[in-house]
Amino acid sequence: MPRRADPQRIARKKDEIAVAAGRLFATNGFERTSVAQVAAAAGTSTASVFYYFSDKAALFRAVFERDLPTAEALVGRYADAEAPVPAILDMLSQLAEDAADPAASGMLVELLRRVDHDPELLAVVMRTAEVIREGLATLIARGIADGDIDAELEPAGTATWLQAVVDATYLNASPGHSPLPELRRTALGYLAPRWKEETKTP
Amino acid sequence: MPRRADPQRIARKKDEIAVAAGRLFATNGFERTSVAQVAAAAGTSTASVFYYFSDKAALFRAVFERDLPTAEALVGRYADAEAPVPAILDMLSQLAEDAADPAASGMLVELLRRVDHDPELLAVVMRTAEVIREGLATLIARGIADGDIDAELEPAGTATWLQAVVDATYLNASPGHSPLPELRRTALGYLAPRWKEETKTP
DNA sequence: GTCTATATTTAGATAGAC
DNA sequence: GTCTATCTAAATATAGAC
Repeated sequence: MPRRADPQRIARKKDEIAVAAGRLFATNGFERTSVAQVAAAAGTSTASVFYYFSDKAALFRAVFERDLPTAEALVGRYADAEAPVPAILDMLSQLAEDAADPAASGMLVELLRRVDHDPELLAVVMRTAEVIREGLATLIARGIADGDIDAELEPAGTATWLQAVVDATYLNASPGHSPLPELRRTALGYLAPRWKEETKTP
Repeated sequence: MPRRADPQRIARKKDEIAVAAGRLFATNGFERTSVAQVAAAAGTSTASVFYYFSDKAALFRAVFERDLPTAEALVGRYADAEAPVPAILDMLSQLAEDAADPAASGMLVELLRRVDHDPELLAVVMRTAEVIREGLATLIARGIADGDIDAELEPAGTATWLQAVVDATYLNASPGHSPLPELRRTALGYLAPRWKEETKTP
C-alpha cells in the first residue's frame, strides 16, 4: 500500500496503532491483550506493529507519551492566575475530567501496575507528573502567601497528595456520577486555614 | 508426608499457599506470577497447588477472602463509639494502616485490575467493602445528628468517597512516610460543617 | 495428598517474500 | 513497509504413579 515513503502517512499509522492499543489495554489489560488483537483493531498485521514499536512494552508507553504536552499546556494555563485557590480547584477538575470514562479508569490502574516493571515507562510518567506537581506547588505557595491556604502546609507534599486524590477520583468512578463535587470539597477542606481547635480531643 | 488425613495440617497448608501467592502477586502481578513460582515459594509442587485451588483465579481470590472477618471486627469495634468523628478518623487510619507497605499497595492495584475480569472476585470484595461502607455511613449519620458533620452530606455517598480517599493513601505510598496525617486532615476538612462562604466566588 | 512428567495452548517476536 | 508463515518459550492444567 505504500505510494512512497510518505512520512505523514506513516506517522498517522503509528498513531492509529497506539490509539487502538490504548483502547484494548484499558478494557482488557496489558497481558490479556495480544499484539494480534491490536493489529486486528488497527487493521494491520502483528509484523507491522513490531515494525513500528520495538516490543509490546514500547507500545504501551506510546499511549502515555502524548500526555506530557497536555500537562504542560494545563499548567501554563493557570500559571499566572490571580486567585490561586480557584486556579487549583480548576486544575484538579481538569485532571479529573476523564474520570467518568471507564476506559480512563482502567488505563490508570493498568499504568500503576506496569510502572513498577518498566523503568522507561516510569520515566515517561514521572516527567508528566512532575510538571503537574510543580504547577500545583507554585500555586499552593502563592495561596499561602495570600493567606488563603494554611501556612502549616508544605507545598510540594501537598501537591503530591492532591494528585493522589485525583487518582482516587478515577478509582471511585461510576458511570453517570461526576466526581467533581467531592473533589472540590476535599481540596477546599484540605487547604483551608484551620480554626482554633480541630475538634474536641478524642 | 501425610501422617493421616489431618484436617488441621491441610488447612494450614492451604493457607500457606495463599499467603505465598499473595506476596508474589503483590510484587510481580497476577499474570507475571506463575503457579510454579507460588508452588516453589510454598515449598510444594504445582499439582499440589491445583489440588487445593481449582484454578489460578481461585488462588487469587483466596487472598481476599480473609478480609471479610477483619472488616467486620473493625466495624464492630467502633459501632458504639460515643464520638462519631474521632471514631471515623480511627477507622480510616486502621484501613490505611498497611499503606506504607509497598506489597499492600501493589496488591490493591492488582485487585482493581482483576476485579473487572472475575465476577466471583468482585462478589468477594464487594461484600467486604459493603460492610465497611455501612459502618462508616452509620457513624456519619450520627455525626450529622450531633452537629459535628455537615448536614449537607449524604452518609452513604460520603462513606464511599472516604473509602476512595483511603485507596488514594495506598497509591501515594512511599516507604518511610506515613499517610495518616494527610488522611486525617482530608477527612476532617471534608466532613466539617461549612462556614458562611466557601471562598470568594471565582 | 503429593509428586514427576507432560499435554495443550497461546502469544511474543522474527524470517523472508513481495 | 507490509504481509504470511512460523519459531520458540512459557505457563496452565492434568495424568497417573506412589
